[in-house]
Amino acid sequence: MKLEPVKQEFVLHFGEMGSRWGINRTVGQIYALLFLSEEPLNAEQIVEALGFSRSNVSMGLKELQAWNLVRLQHQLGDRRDYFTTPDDLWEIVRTLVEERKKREIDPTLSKLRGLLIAAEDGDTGADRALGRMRELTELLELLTGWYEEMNKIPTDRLIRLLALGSAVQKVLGLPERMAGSLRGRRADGDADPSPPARD
Amino acid sequence: MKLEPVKQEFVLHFGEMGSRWGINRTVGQIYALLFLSEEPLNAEQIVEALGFSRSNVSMGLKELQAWNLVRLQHQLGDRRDYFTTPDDLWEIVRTLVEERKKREIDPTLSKLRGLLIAAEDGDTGADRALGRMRELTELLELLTGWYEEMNKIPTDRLIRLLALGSAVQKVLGLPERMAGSLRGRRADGDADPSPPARD
DNA sequence: CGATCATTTCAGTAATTACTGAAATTTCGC
DNA sequence: GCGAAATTTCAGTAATTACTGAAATGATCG
Repeated sequence: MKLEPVKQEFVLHFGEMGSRWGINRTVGQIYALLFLSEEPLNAEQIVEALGFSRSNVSMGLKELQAWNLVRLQHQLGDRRDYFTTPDDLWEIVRTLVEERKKREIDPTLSKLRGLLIAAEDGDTGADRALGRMRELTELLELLTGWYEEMNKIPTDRLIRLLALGSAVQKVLGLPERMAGSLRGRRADGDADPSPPARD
Repeated sequence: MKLEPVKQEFVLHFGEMGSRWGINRTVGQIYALLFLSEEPLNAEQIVEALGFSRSNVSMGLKELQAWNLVRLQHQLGDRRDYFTTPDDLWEIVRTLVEERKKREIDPTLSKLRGLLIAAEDGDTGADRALGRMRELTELLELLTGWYEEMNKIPTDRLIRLLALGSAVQKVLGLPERMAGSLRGRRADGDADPSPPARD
């Protein structure tokens, strides 16, 4: 790997973190390299920079494409594939969150819904396990509904909202149950998300 | 595994999902079992229910404890360790987020800060790689700062905020730059999180 | 303290996942 | 269509991670 030391450390760090992020070393390093790169890179350049086999790079790029984390483009008069990451970091964050949700939450939510429907014959809720599964489903629905709503907000507004932090609720004076009038449609129908919740 | 079919499916699902969540099958199944269980379970009971070796269960429980996802308690006149998950699902979510942040974000943020300090000798920001690293650092700081703020909000309020979804910004009329007066202290000092952001 | 029960450690092995090189496939100019 | 360049596939192997059983350690009671 013949990179400037700072770049190199960054790339290696992303490689090591890869496993915690649910990707592998190769993929992490490739992504980091593309992220820092001045201009788009082709597979051969990645091989040179990182020292992986050509086929490994190919697989890594495929995985990054499956994650939507990488853009494919072409240069005039050159038929090789060149890859970049989006310039806009917020776009990257959105993609990351979306894809992780898709892989880590959605399947569980489907499974839970399926199980609950299957189990809901003559069940009055006495059983703890079913109760917990119902609770979990509601919680996941609330969170994914919230996520979908937030995801509609354009980036500049989102940034300002984030910068507000917890001041949001102070400003809104949220202590009183002001729900009714505001509570927009939730993404997904049934179950009321707000539990008894006595103040 | 001698569990009711619904429980069993839930447990198996958590096992399979384990790898996507950065834990392994054993740990996922143990957690799911405890999550559904009427009363606390000891290691032997887990072995019986799931069919793993005693030592594997021991390791799994240790990992769950490292994640703070499991509580240890004792019964009178019984010296074995019994384990539960918290009754409050929101507590679980908070733990999960906290621990993932600790493992997946914090190390990268430290690394980035270190690299930037090391690199910032006579650098005027012309270099793309450093610029991107700076951008990424700011973004992570904004996100973690926001997270720390949100984490202070008590659960009942948090639930109401989540139910509001994107209505929050409509209510606040956020389009105008209203920052100054509201922007509470950020958790972490230096770097101003709001980038140029021209409308 | 010594016996018993509970938990942990750890070296060995099994299972999974990552990586490679060679061969196959695709792409595209001629 | 043919050949050269680029990419992908895949079977084999390397590396990593998960799991087990046996032995060691720790805890509690008499």
